[in-house]
Amino acid sequence: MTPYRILVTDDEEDLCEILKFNLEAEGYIVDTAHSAEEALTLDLKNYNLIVLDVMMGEISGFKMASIIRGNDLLKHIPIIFLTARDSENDMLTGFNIGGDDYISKPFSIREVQARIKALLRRTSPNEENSKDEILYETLRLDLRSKKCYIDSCEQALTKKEFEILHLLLKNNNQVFSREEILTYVWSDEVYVLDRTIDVNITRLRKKIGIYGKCIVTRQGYGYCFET
Amino acid sequence: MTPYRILVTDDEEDLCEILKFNLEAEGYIVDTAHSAEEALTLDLKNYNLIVLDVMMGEISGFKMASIIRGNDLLKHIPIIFLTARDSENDMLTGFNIGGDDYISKPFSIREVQARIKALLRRTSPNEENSKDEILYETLRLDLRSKKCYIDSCEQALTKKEFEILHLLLKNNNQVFSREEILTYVWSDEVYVLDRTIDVNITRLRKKIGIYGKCIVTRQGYGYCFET
DNA sequence: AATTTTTGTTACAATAGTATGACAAAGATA
DNA sequence: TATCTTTGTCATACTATTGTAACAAAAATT
Repeated sequence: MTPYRILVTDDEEDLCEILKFNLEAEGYIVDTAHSAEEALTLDLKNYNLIVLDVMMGEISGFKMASIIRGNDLLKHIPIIFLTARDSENDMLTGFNIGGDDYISKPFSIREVQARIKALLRRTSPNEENSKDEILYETLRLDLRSKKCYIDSCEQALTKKEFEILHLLLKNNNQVFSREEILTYVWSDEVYVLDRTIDVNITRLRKKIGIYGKCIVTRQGYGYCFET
Repeated sequence: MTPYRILVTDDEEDLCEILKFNLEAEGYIVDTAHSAEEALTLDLKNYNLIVLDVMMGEISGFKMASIIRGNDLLKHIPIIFLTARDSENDMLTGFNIGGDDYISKPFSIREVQARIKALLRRTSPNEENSKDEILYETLRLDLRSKKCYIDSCEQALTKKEFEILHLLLKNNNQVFSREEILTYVWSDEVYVLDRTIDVNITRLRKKIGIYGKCIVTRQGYGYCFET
């Protein structure tokens, strides 16, 4: 079982360290950022949960949450707000933006731990991600073995091909730009031309036979798996 | 869309009524029970969320939560604890049993509403969240697939056409100057004549049939989608 | 009504976007 | 190391989309 990754974003460095220490003791992998700007340079899609201080430098925690909720690849990530102010309006704002929990300072570390655990129990592997396969007609993606089957016959896909298909199929009928596909399928450090995606799409289409037609090109937009 | 059903279990009848009243105002269907024993006579699997007072008669809220979590048919139902005691140990117990949230009395109704909403958003994902579309009579723009439908029939639009229509429809009855349309639809670096918009408007009007008439020219101002 | 301004339409050209084969580089495996 | 697989890049052909010019039509102005 791969451990949960948590991002803690707070301008108080001491607080970040305390949280990091205590959460790592629980078995999580914890990264910290001291401003929203810094956090946004990270590969947010890697995190299972994001802790956000409400009051931070230029970009507030609320603003950052809006950015996350506005991004299709990130919108599902649970967010917990931390705040020094104990105002009801603030709290309601936090929930309205799409926050999952809201904790006022000073808080007990144990409370934060408990709330994080409860939220992860809800959001991560248990229910939603426990889907270990994606089905569309006779096309089946086994997410555990990373294999693709058509009519129960395995169609060998390479890693990139599998991940592109996974992204498109999981969000069928949604158009993904080349840039989005790049951020999802390729790691951050690697820079490849977006034409590379065309080539991979071509290869993928060939391998999945009749379902190749389902991956449609939306000129000017990108690609989409249409059902 | 079938509404969410919530069960409120608390031995204070007044409190139950206040919660029932305010939650029903939000569109939920709310049942109340005044003891765990009473709650257990109900068909719990019908509820999308259960609110439990910790301190109640014979069977405590914690005990009842354990029963729910121990039943395969019920274990997925989100639970929010209410408590008069503001003790950290109690709270940790609540989360450990498998509670999803824990609210200390006295609480604000708005906070309870917000937390219930946030939890339901997580646990009972409705289609509404993923449905990004703009509707006007039988004209429908699907923003995820970037497709335009009239009477459920797709009308193929090019990217520019789609984006112009999107802008106008989203802000219907507002006039947009050619310059405004240019800044919204065209990227910054590109410089095109504003007559280009006329041409695109023409093409768009043709493609969207009867709705073509809704895109009206406001001479001297620009274009507007009138409803 | 005549003139000027603004907008609509068409046809065509220019451009941007895409598919694909071939090859090379990088990585994995034996 | 040798071999095979995966992946990225390039070159090229091809296509859809888009921009522009030219002119017609409509609206506004005189």
